[in-house]
Amino acid sequence: MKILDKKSFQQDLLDWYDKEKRDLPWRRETDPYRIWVSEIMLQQTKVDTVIPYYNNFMEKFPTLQDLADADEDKVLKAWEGLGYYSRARNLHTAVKEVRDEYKGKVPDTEEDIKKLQGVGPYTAGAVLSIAYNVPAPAVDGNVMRVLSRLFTIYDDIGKAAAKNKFEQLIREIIAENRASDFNQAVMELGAVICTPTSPACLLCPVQKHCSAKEEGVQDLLPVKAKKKPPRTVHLKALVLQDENDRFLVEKRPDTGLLAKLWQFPYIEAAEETDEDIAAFAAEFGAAVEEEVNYYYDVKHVFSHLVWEIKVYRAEGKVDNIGSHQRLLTKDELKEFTFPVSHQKIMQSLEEE
DNA sequence: AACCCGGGGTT
DNA sequence: AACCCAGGGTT
Repeated sequence: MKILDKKSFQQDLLDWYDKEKRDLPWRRETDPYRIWVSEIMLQQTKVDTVIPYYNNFMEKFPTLQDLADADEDKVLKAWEGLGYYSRARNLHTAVKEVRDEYKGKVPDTEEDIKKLQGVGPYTAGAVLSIAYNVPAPAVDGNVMRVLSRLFTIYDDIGKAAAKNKFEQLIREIIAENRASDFNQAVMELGAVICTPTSPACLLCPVQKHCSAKEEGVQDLLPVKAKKKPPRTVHLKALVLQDENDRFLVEKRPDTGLLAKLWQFPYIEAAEETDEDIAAFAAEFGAAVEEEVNYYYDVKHVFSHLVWEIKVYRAEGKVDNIGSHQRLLTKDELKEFTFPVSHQKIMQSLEEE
């Protein structure tokens, strides 16, 4: 392995970052709350996807106080389509904690900030370094990829032990007085140069420091165990329209998949027959039983799950709905938060 | 340590 | 179709 010339590496990396860094909305901010929101949104999510959500979120919740005081449903609505909705619920919980227990000031110590809901090792380090210039490691997938190549580390980056090793490495090589820029520079490098496939080594500002490039093994790193393929679940969803052109929807449970989001009612059933969905529709009102018609299919791929949804339409009088269910007009549907899979179902209503 | 939890982009 | 993810919580 190459021995890293730390000072030279830091200078090459930071010089490149100073010159080439992308102009991103949260890089124009110093408010720790805003840095925090951006880091939560950026978990498992690309910059280009996050930007419009971030801008909209800041318009709706400009300060920590605004977010803390907001209704959870409004927060979820601002997160609609971004995925991993526990991020939004945890952020909301944590922001209220900061309002009530820290006088509205985002904690600036590792000990306190890690206590906040949804703030793990990565986000703690990211907020501390970027907002407060604290030399704490912020190790995400990008950083692990860059370091695994820089030092030819063949550990499986999916393992917890590997992450600890990378955090320790960052503590050794971080530019103490420029922690914010250093951490962002490593992530930026991973995002635009040291990419997962076909890294742009010829454009890399720290190529001369890189062990993987010297040995020609950059395409073999990082090492990562393959994930299991997602399992498929067959659903039949019911778009039930009452005599006042309102649609039956329901709120999902408080925990688990897509918690607290709204959806069209569905049953889990793979059979080709329509009897089960007709019986399901009949539960909501005697008048709808004979009008259940197969409409079309929606397929939605999650990271760990595939939904194959057969969508059925029915009309009639709806007089037996539960407390978690509502009848909403087309306009009212827009105010509620739906997972993308059910937005696809809703979209078809516009194409009539 | 293994599993759960979304969604979109790239190749 | 297979691959990639700017992670954290729960069990």
